[in-house]
Amino acid sequence: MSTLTSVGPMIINGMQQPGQPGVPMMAPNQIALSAQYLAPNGSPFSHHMPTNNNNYRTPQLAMPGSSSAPTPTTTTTAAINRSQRCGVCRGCQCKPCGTCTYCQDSPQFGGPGVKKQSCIERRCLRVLENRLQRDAPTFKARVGCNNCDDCRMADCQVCLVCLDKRFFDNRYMTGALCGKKRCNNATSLELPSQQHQQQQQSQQQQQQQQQQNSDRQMMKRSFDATGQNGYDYVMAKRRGMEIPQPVSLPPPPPNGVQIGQPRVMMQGNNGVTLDANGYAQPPSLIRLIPQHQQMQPQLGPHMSLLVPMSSISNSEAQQLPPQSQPQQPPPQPQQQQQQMNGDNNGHSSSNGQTIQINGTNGPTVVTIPHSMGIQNMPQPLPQQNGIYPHFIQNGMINSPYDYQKMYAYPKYEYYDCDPNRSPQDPYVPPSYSGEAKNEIILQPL
DNA sequence: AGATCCGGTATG
DNA sequence: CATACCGGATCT
Repeated sequence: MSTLTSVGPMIINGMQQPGQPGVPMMAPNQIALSAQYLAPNGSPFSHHMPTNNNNYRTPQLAMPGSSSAPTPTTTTTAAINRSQRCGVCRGCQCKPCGTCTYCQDSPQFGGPGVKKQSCIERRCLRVLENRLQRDAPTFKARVGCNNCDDCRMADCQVCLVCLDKRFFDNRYMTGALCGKKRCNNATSLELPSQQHQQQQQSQQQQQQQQQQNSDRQMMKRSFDATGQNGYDYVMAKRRGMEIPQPVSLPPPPPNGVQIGQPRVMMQGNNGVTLDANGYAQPPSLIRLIPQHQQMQPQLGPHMSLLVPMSSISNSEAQQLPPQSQPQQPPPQPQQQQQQMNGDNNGHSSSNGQTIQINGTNGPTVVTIPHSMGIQNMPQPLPQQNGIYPHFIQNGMINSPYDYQKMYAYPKYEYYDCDPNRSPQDPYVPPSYSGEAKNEIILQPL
């Protein structure tokens, strides 16, 4: 168990290297690693903030439970505790700064590779959360008197307590005093045990799941019955608003879209896109790759590209063939190249992609089969509204970083039912606090 | 095999 | 206690 007076054991400062007395090992601007999460704007590193317009591949994207998460081969404590990078927070999306101690140490920048730590810009918030979950129950939390100079000081914004407060709504260290404050009248604070916390979390997750399932069923029922956007219906009901009147809409898309099938999407009347099962998709995730940007086909089997309905003109839509059979089996890898070269079970077009649209005035049904040649993701694809194009693979929305072996969040877990989500929002798992949602930017002090 | 880097531990 | 070091997991 690591000490909890700092975020972790990885601190950088001016400590000298053993055996090299008098030789400063650190640049003067190097900071406590934990400070990266909370530094003010305008730092010399801020220009590295996630442009995402780089070719740096985010390594170690697999999460426990994801299909690509390998099983540890040993049962060491380190192996059990080791967290995986989420791949979606802005730390993960940063490229290495090249200037911090760890970058300088890294072979990537010609270093010896002895420190073996990630760039201070690239710290993952999921890792932080894991650390909080693991370490908070043993943290020697204190409650300040709120009356002394120490207590009146601003929080350090660096310690674990402050990080918890900032990014996780004080979830793991509720009531704890900033770890840097030395209040003499502080009293110890009993944090919930890990077991208790896990129980609470489990309960919360269960409740959330039940709520989501209920909402989805309601959305689905609403849509099936009235044709109106079930998402609107649920949100309005939840907020005690007047239920919108049913509007005349084309029939809902077919049910039974299976994993690996082309996805069927619908545009709702509030801009929220529903799939055939009534699940909401934020419109910002949907993006068309212009034909001129499409290069070599790279989509693997069972992969589809999300495109914006708004980018498809009526004339384009009318030229497209009618809706395909949603039960069409996914292409085998060896069939894929042929399909990418133009044929798609008779639904070929001159550019080899097939898009089906059901109606152009109301909700639009669009199917993007695997054969649509994304044709090599441009290097990288340009952002649109701050969002990178994502892919669907095996029922998951996938990061654009690695579209062959992609890191993926379950689609519904992270993209459902967030009416306040702006297209500019980064992809932030919902466990992160709303306040921090737009601030998950790692900046040095 | 090499790169990345988490988390435990040694060290001053 | 702060921090440097490094085993080893997990990627390409």
